[in-house]
Amino acid sequence: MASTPVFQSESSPSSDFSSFQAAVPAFSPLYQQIKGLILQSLQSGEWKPGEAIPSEMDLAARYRVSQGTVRKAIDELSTENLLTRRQGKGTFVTTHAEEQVQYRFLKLVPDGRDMPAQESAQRTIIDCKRVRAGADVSRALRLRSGEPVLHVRRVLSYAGVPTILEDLWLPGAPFKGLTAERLRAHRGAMYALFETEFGVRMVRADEQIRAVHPDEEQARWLEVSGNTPLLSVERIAYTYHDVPMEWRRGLYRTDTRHYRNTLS
Amino acid sequence: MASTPVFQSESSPSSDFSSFQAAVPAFSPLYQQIKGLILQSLQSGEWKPGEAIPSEMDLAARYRVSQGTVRKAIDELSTENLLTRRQGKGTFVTTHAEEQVQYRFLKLVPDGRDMPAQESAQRTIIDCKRVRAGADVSRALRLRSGEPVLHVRRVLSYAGVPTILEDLWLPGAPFKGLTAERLRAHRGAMYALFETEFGVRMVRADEQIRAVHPDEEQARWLEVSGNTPLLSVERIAYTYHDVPMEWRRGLYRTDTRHYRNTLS
DNA sequence: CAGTGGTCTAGACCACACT
DNA sequence: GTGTGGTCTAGACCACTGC
Repeated sequence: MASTPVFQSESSPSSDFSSFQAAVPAFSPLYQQIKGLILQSLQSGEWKPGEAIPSEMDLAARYRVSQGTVRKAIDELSTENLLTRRQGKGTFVTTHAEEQVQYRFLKLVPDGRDMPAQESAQRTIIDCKRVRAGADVSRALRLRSGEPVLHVRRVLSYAGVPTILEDLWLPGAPFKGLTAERLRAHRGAMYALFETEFGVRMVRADEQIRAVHPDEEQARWLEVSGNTPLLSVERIAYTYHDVPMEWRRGLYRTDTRHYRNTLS
Repeated sequence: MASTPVFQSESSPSSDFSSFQAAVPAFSPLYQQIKGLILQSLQSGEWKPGEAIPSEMDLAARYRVSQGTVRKAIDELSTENLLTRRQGKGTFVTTHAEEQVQYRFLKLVPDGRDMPAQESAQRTIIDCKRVRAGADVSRALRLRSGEPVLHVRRVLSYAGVPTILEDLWLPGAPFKGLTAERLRAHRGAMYALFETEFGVRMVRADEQIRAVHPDEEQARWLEVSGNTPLLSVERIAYTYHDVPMEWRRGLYRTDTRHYRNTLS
């Protein structure tokens, strides 16, 4: 029972130069602090993906705040998809396994229907080898150039049609021991394997999308001509605290599918 | 002072066949009802884009609920970008005019820098004419095939480089009187003009993205070869209550820019 | 200074899931 | 029934804005 003291900011001594200071908030609501403490417990693995966290009342007692304050903290973590509330059951750590959609971050959907049962993809691991980080990889993963990374290449096919060719790079240290065999043996999403086998939870990702032509080898894997326009989807996936843990480049065929996005 | 009665669901009489009934919620929280009432006032134009709505206390009195309930309703409308809260000032109807980013729904950003000051685009209205809705347009806008719609074509250029070619279709009735001249005369985002001149607020949009080659005419406007891969971005923009009010197809050059998206 | 949204509390009650 | 999250209330106080 970690009785964690929570600090409420006292009156902040303001200097005569206050108008010159950077616009530093210098005020953190209680629920934000609670949110930070919950985040710590998530990161430390005290509560694991798929598990329930303590009830709101328990957390309120633990942090010595009211239930409403805990609630607001959980609310934000819930809208950020770090936690999942289930009425009557509890609040759970969001996981990439046991998910309704098999690939939470994959936005390529079949043309026509709106959001149907996604037919499952056949996965083919082409390669998984240790390499040294090049310029772009090291920049994306915030490593030094030349540090060891894992490079995975795979193809996703739908109904026998190769549709997605993905190259992905992972920092070597957290993913020590990852091999093509383990990737092939695993059923389910790759991010689920990262969670269970390596304790790495992908929490957020940024994507950059362009239209490109494939090179010769890419064209072979996707069984298209070198003149076929394809989506290039570059993704940096982050774990807690915005630490990048994967750099990925996908080539998507969009002859029978499209990348779907909602703006608001 | 519209004293609006708010209904709290009484005990719902359950039938012996309840297990066979569709999973109808049959329970609407108070704050959801308040949210609906606020939405009505927004739609009816009682509060116009950019204006402040009544304070939380005033709304609480008007709807005869507590401030906290109004707050929760506004919270949701705020996360949906229909309202914008400004501490100390009030809650305002979100508008496409007077916005920090000139184009709220445009996700094409320059390569390299992360989120810099977006240099402004030069807009060239190519055409604006009345046509009859074809199959795809009528489906997207939920009109009957052959109904009159407006077709606008324009080019956006950055630093003199034509980068985006857009075709957009608008339902004829709400946009009666829209001409190329009015489009050309207007400074600022097109959606801002739609708000001020036609009372149509775009609230949400869905996009479908593919990689394509341009046809000859498109290639000329974008000053690229017919063999250049381009992003095709089809968008349906909705006003209140998910009513579609625009169908748009953009062709994006992605040689120095990319479509950016965040997943979570 | 008054008025606004933002935070925090405490307590009551409701809807849902499991047992 | 018990325990969970979900709703609703009432009141206090804090932070920000503008007069």
